[in-house]
Amino acid sequence: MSTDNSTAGNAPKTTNFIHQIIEDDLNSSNPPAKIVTRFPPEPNGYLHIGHAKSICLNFGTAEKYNGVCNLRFDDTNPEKESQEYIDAIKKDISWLGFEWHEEVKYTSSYFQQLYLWAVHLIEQGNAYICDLDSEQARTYRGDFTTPGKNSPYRDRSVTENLALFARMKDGEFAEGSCSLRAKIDMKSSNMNLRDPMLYRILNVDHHQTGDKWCIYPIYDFAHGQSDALEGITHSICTLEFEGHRPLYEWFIENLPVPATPRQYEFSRLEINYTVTSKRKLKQLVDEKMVSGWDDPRMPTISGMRRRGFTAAAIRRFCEMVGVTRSNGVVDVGMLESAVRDDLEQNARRAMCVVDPLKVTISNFAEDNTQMLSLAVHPKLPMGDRELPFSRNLWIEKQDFSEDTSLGRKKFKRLVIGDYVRLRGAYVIKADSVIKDDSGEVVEILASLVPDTVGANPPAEFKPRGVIHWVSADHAVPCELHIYDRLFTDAAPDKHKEKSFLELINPDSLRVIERAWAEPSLKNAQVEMGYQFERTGYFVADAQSSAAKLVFNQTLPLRESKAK
RNA sequence: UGGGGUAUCGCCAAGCGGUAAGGCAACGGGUUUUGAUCUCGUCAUGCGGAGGUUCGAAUCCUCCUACCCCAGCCA
Repeated sequence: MSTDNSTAGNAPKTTNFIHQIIEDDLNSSNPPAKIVTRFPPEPNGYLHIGHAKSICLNFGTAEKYNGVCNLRFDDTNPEKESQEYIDAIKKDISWLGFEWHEEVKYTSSYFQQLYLWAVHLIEQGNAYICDLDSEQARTYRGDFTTPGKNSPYRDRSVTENLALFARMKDGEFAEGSCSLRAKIDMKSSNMNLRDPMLYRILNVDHHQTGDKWCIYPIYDFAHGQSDALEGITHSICTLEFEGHRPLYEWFIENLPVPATPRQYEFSRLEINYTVTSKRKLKQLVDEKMVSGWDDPRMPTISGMRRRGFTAAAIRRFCEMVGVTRSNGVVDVGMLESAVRDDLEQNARRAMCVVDPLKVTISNFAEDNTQMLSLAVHPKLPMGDRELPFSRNLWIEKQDFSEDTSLGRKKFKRLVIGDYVRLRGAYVIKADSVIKDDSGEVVEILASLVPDTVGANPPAEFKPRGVIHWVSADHAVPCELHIYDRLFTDAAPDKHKEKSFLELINPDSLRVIERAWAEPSLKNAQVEMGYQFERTGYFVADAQSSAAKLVFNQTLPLRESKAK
């Protein structure tokens, strides 16, 4: 065993204010027996990079403190949810490398208990059936500066409320005709406490419970109690729920729940040049601006996976950005850096010529093929790959210039009369060019310097640089998808006058129909990442096959000026 | 506008009264059969602003300012 890749190590080494709280709890006089967290997605869309941060925080925290983390689908709004999303979310979490505790949980499996607790609230005089419609309710609610007014239905008797709630549950009322509300304080400065709604009527089937219910609990009434039922110790959510915390606690205090979870908030992840909002991502999909939720340009986990980002890189990125309560926008370059860092260390190497220019090696026999052996990885013991060398080669058009005045440091590639190293093969010299009628160079006639495979030539033949190549007689054709950021604007969804849809980068996808890959690339498996040397990181697309190779560019190689 | 939050380098972020970590980016040098990687170095007399307490303040107090969240029968 040699020192090899070390992207492993799942438990985060980082710390943050949530960890500090947990450590304080653990060191308190009444420490929790076990830390229990949960990741609670609503199955109404695919997971994105922002969710990845939450997943890493929740699962990572549980792991760090030898606790467990539940996966619970917060499925209280059947109108927008579906099984497709549930399946995709489970796959993404597993792919990221996390395992949820026990079986998958669903808020919908607590509907009966939640219903009983609603009855309990009514019995205690803490909830009532309100016949105000949504518009009227809004008027009664008041606004930031105006206190709300009590609903005219606020003082119905317990008996009447109980009867009404039962009939509500039995489907006797039309959608929107009435709702169950908590009786708290219509004058509270916290709008969430102005008699918030607990249950609404929704005459739709639920993906998990079918037609069993026609009343569904609202988030506030479901979330905290579900946490309590699962024995969650630390319920970690994003900042916009901060104002809901008093309500979260009100339910925990006023209901005979089996545990007392606490809610903590952190700021959500934002990245420039993209959007991280399920609603907006869904819009991109619905309006066909991208090929789907897993389009490689999407900041979704499935999109990034198809793009060639690795789970380790995404996890590393989440560690890099940290967890705080201050809003910020992370530079997408940080994500890219994490991806390059992982791929540099772990991706197999190969050569692929994107924009081919023919090179004929005049002093190499037409019928000869020389097999060369190249390391799959320059530093890791990942074995070798066989590479055929012949008289007819493809090199990159960009790697040749007719301008012989270019300095050797300025242009480390091929020019007439000078030498260049063909990566893993010979040093060659460009002797002359052949042009077509329009004056464009269509072929280079070159000669190789003997005995320079794996050996440096005498000083007078010192190559200007190293370029990649493939044998035209053996190369396999492939299609390349070159991606650029989806938006031209750093903050596409922050414009008052303009929709983010108008700021889509028209060049975010460039298709190169025919590039030439070295033969070993025929074995590329879906999701297998490569570094095409001197070009970038690529991954075999989900639709790639031996019959038609398709690679997605994950990211180009970093480039230091002068090129 | 009432309430709740947040302000430390271009970006993210440590710091928890003892004299500003780290990462990303950027900029210089070295190595290199990938202009990649690697490596060495530079990068906040300053912590939103103004006062104050203290021997000493990014950290405590006061007053400002900016930005974010809340007025869904969404989560």
